[in-house]
Amino acid sequence: MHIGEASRASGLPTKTIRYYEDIGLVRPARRTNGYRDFSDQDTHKLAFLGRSRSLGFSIDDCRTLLSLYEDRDRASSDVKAVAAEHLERITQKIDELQALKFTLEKLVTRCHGDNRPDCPILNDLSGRAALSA
Amino acid sequence: MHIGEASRASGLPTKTIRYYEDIGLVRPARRTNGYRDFSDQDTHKLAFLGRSRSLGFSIDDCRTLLSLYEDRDRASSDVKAVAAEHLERITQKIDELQALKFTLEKLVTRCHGDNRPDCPILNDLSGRAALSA
DNA sequence: GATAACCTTCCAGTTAAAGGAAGTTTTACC
DNA sequence: GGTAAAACTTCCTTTAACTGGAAGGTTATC
Repeated sequence: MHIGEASRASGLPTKTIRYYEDIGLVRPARRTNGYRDFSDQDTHKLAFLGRSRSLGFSIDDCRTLLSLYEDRDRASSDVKAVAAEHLERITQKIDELQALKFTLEKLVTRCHGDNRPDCPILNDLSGRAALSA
Repeated sequence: MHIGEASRASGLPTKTIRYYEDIGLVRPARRTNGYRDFSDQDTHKLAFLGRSRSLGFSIDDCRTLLSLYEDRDRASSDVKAVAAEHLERITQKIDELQALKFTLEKLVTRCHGDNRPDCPILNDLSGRAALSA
């Protein structure tokens, strides 16, 4: 099938599909006119990539997952390791963001937000006041 | 002062400081030999930028905050608006990541992670199984 | 034969810097 | 005065994962 059809089947933009071919994630056949010709397996792979990416796996992770997916003999522990590592990164990111959120909430709450120019947020950013108070 | 000194005073790498000059966030004076010459106000501004960035404000946010910071007459509500918007983005990001975490945790838990090739994670990514179960 | 829809490649831009090359200036030391 | 090291300069490239657009070829329809 053409790239447009593969796009509809996989849910990925054509731009993204071409990019994935560029970096070697898929290798669709070519017709004599130069058009890409996607098999069902190709679009299946694209959908796999789409789902993996939407779960936040990096392209590098996706490459690994895809090769594991295509290796009928791999141990499930290999896959689990990739996912567990990703999970840890996510957990860490959440922790960071929550700390940020806590700090910002404090600042925003303390700012009266009216027409007066005095602002605790800027005071804090400028280093003139400690946040701890 | 020289860029090295400004770097130590502000906590930003010299590369970052030059970059910030490039994009117009600071405009240090120049000596006759071409070296940048930072005033205390410049380094103060750099430190302001460092703190803002470390709170996750984008460069564009920083540009706004900096101009608000330098405008002695601005209303604190203007600043609060920028911070509140940022806070909302952070909250949203946290929500997204927590949803991801939930999904991934489910997958990882369900994968037995041994030497057998069958793996619920890949099954899910391939679209062959619903996660809901 | 014209037009639209689809396809192709290639180049530039996005974020926020970091890394490195090549060359100049200043500083330190003998 | 010589020289070596440190600090400075500009410019170019790379990162992640695409997205947008230009310029042009192909196919289907009217």
